[in-house]
Amino acid sequence: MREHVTSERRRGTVRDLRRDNRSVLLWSLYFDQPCTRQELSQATGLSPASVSNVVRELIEEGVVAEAGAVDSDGGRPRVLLRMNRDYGYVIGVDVGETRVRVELFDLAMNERARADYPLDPREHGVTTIVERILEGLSAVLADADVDASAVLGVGIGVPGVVEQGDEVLVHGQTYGWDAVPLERLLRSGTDLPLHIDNGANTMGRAEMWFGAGRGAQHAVVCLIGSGVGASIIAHGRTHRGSTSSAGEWGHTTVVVGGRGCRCGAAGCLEAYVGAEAVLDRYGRTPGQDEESALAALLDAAARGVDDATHVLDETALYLGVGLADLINLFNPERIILGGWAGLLLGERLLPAIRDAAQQNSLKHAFTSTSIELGRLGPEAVALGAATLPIELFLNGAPLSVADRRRSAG
Amino acid sequence: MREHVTSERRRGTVRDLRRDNRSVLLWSLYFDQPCTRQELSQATGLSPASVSNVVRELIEEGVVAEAGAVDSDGGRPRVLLRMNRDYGYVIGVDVGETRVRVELFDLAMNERARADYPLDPREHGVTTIVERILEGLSAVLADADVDASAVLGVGIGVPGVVEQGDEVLVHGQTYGWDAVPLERLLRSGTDLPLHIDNGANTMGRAEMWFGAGRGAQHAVVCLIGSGVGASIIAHGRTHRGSTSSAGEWGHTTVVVGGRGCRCGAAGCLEAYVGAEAVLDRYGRTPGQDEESALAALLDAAARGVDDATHVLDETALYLGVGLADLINLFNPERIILGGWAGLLLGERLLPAIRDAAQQNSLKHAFTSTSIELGRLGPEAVALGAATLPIELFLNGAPLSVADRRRSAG
DNA sequence: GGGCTTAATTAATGACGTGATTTAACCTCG
DNA sequence: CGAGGTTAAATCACGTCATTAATTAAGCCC
Repeated sequence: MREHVTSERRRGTVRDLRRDNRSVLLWSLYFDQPCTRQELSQATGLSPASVSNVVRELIEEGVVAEAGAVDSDGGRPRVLLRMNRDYGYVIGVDVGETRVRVELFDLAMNERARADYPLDPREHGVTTIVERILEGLSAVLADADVDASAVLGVGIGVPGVVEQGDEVLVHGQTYGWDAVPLERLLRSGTDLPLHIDNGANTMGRAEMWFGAGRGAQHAVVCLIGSGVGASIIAHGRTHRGSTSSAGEWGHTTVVVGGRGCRCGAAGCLEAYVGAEAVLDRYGRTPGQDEESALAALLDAAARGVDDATHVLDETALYLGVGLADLINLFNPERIILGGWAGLLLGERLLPAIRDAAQQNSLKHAFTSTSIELGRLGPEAVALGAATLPIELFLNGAPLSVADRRRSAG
Repeated sequence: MREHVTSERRRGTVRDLRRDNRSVLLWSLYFDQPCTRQELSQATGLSPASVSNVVRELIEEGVVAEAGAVDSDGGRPRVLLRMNRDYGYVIGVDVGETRVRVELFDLAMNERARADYPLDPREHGVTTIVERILEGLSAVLADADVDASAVLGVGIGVPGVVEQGDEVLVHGQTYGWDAVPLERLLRSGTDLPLHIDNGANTMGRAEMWFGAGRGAQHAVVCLIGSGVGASIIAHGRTHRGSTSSAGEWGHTTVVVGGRGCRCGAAGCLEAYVGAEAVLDRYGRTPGQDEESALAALLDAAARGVDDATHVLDETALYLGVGLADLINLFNPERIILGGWAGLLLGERLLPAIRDAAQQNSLKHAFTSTSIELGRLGPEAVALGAATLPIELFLNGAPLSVADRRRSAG
């Protein structure tokens, strides 16, 4: 049943129509730069006249700029259009388990400045994190010599469930955060528009916008690190569910009554294919540097060590089963395997994983799914977070307070 | 990334705007009859003037009718509006494993005629089914004395994956159908608009529109019969995935290397909680009347027979695990348990199932999910199928060929 | 440099939603 | 029973928008 509520609905006036048209035009241009008015007309279905009008407006605003022309063979040459990279900036924040990273991008997602703050593993207190983020915001703005009023927004990827609502709450299992009002806490130190989301989701966004997910409408981005998560994209949009906690693929059960998981349940996928679990099954004690330990395991298997091979074979099986579940339930056109451990494992095990997925999924759905590795690496959490304000901007969100100040001045 | 393609997009003209507004108004009215213009104005966010205009149009077309007025205490009384039930009719078809049922409804979903055709289990040939359906269409039209030109469309629920596309193809594992062009075959015998979908999905639609799912935006309708399926509803719309085969919950793996499933894989949920599997685990040979066999099992457990209790306890566990997976992945606000076996089992096991689901899902997501029994019974497949043309109608789809003929005459 | 070709803009038109205004419908109270 | 009051709904005037058709711009070619 279609939502026939007014809440999320943009009212049906002729002005909203314009905003929508402007928006589809911007989206089209953003992902297909540079391009001509004609191409935009074709891509959006708008008449050339309307494209002209909207583009003129956008140029006047400084959002779009002309950029040369294509050669013609006997006619007025088409003028190329592109986004004005410096119309505004966005900031992406990656709150990870070992560091806080703040990056400033222009509209074309070129990195303009970066600030890193390593975190003492024992020091995941909310205040510390908030301080680091605020510090990072000032730092990147100063570094790139960008005024705060030119920032469209700040996207923040955090580990844990992010409950969107009147007040954004973060439930971070890893940090022991319980209903932390992160937005409100940050609000004391900045006026910038804030967008907070799960790090797995922002990572997924990055792959969808710029990585292995480009062009897909239905996809699942699987993230395997120490733990396991996923970002589900349906109809091109992140599926968040009713309380924004969808995508907890890692705690899907693959063996009823199986290995214990840190979530308290048994037989979770994470208890088999998360890096911590893989190493545990290999007999390694936790707490070390998981990244090199996993590399060592892969190395051992490459050298033919039986134990290692066995663990990896099993890992491929469980992972394949987990992917098969996604295929059966969602019928995505693409599955992207990412996260530092996912990339490491996938590089070696992808064929075996694909096999296992095929064995455990229905033919029709499997055939129409491709399983690929992510292209961006785990660095992309901040990049993906920064796409949050970009999305709002392309959708024609009203300018931020800071922006209004600027356009008034 | 948002779809910025023109294909699915309704062009951005001012006329499309009107169609959209008309559509939200119709949806609002359809699910809240009777109601006044003022209420519609509030519900849709449209100005009273626009509501007046659109409603006048709808009344002129005969889609909507005035129906009395509410009492007033000193002012012009508000006029009540309702859909004109007899503006048009829809037909729902349930192609089941044991029968073909064809039902004709008016716009308010009152049944006006019905035709049943039992199927010889050995006779699931495509031609037979097509014949029965076509026969049924004529029969219900004759019975209800309705002219074909007044039929908005026919929805057909079939068991198996339905691949939407230029040519609708049905892959029916149960029937041994492989890429059957059902629509084309039916086309030889009727001009009515046809909408073919998986029976689980149509059943799910029925629950969402008129049953336990009313009002929910994110839900999963689980169907347990001999086999197991599900219909996933995200943002109020059935999630079909990239090739329309989403929702195959039954072949999700709950035990790697577990019981063999008829799909060829091992450890599928269906191999534990489908009626056939439950009976098998209870030591009953297949092929009998599963419905009474399952009832007998429940009866035995009620009398305290250990074997029976044990099988049911296990069933609740596996089912709960299966539901927990859905909760973790989708974070739905509601899960609805249906299908003949689901209802039978659920009636007795719901508390145990809820328990198991809680044990195996993350707290945040579980807390915001309610697990309920379906309200409509397995009879609702045809009803749900009939909502397919209703949806198109409410969305303002152009009139069918037959309708155009009518409105021209 | 005239004629041709194609791109982009402008003008004319029609449709729409909205707020303001008017008409309609009903009540209450004298 | 009719005037005044009250609320609903229809109508009007206006501004906005996208579209088509016509016009202008900007380059090619011989």
